[in-house]
Amino acid sequence: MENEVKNPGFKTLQKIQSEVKSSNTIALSVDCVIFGFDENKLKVLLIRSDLKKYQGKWSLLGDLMRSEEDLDDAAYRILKQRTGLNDVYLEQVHTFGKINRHPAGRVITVTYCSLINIRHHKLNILDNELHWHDIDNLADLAFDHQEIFDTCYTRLQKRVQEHPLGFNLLPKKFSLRDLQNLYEAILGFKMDRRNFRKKFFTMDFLIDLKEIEQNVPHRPGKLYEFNYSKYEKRKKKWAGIDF
Amino acid sequence: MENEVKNPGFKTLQKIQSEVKSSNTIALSVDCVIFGFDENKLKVLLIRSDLKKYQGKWSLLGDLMRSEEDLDDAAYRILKQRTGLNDVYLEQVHTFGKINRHPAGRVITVTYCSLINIRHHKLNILDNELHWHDIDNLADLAFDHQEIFDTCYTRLQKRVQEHPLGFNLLPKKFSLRDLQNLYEAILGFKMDRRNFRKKFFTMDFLIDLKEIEQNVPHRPGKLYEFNYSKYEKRKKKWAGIDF
DNA sequence: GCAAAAGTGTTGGAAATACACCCATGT
DNA sequence: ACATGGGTGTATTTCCAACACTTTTGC
Repeated sequence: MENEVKNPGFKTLQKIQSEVKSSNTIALSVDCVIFGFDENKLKVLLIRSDLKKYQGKWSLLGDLMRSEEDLDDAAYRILKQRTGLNDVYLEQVHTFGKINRHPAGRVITVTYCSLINIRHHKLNILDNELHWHDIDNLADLAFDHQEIFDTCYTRLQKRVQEHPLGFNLLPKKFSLRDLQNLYEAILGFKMDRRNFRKKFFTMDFLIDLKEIEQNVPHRPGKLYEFNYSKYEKRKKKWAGIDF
Repeated sequence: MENEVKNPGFKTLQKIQSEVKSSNTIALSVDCVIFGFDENKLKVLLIRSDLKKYQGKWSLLGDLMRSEEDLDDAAYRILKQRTGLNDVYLEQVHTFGKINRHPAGRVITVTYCSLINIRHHKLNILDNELHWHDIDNLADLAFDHQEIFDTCYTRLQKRVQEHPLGFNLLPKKFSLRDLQNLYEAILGFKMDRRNFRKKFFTMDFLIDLKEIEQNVPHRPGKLYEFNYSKYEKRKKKWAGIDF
């Protein structure tokens, strides 16, 4: 914004301030689509709606924004409140602003996608209304949260192919089978094991930890770590026109 | 949002409504990064800032949101006001919400990227403070509009490789040279002419209009049209993991 | 006939795919 | 020993990048 349609003269700050104030009939919220990965399934963290109208339904984790915090900080705050985690992967996805999306009035919501390792925050869930849902088993979410989820999930499917986001969902040490299971869960189809391995070995971003899995009822796989610093150094290449 | 941190009971609509109202100290605006293509250069439409603090600087086209309109509609309204055009390509890109991004107070802005054919709206520009700027010649934009522009431009560079957006910047009938010039302008480097043609002919989305350019001082090129319906029918393929 | 850009094919290398066998471990 | 999944290699195909000459038009 910052401009009115037809106005040859300059505006004073005071003028703008009064416009800003008088336009102030829209509330802003932040909603987080928090993904996790457990038992080879992709999960999303939901909370029971605290709104009577949506009694019994599940909703995304969110809150109204505070006027004195940065937008991104609001998203971090929500994550911290709910999961107790700092330093999680968090990315803004889309802003939803249909007029009637919220029954309490005009609320526009900025949505973020977050990826966390379920094992790292088990504790915070047990006693409240939070629950990890299978992503293929969502039903009847509150508000427009199904649409928001769908948007974030589609974005995740795309992003995970182009950037090494997925490792945020795995423990620091993982086997190649773990990694493939993750990709298959996110993308929704099976891949050839040999070609999958070849792909990642050719990329050369995995550090062989010289350790193997424990307590598996078959030949144990080797464990790896993702080499972020190597990845960061490599310049992105030109991908090519393709549609 | 839609939830408070710790609250076992349900909220009434009235409770939520009062929260929404009391949180109402953030204003919302929409800013549009409007791209055009002329003389083989990528351009962005800017307006002189009407804020004294930014006197002489250029800014993106935007306005405060109205509480009774959909978010997307607000973006369309701004485009319509400024260019007189309906039916333009418009896509939400990102929401910017740093605390001090606007001198008049807390204003969060949702930004949209728009692509228009410059020839179609020449009329609306002449008499006011609008101007098409070369994208490699921007200097000293108002507010955080440089950052917003950069974000939208980067997004455009990526999107144009994966989707047929670019045609929105060209006239309905265009030559392959026009198309290549457009891609080179957006992506910022030269491509091999033969491979470029091969690429688009192989995609098979161009309709040969059996017409040729007029009034060119050399052999005229054939004119084409983009076949949107054919494109829509073709299912997107799996792109592959690549980072 | 000359300048300027259109139009066209081939080839070599890289990457993706499809596919089958042996190996290490737990039971 | 056997069941389970780990680990590996090769042939085929597809896609991309590099590259040069002929054709058509305006002047």
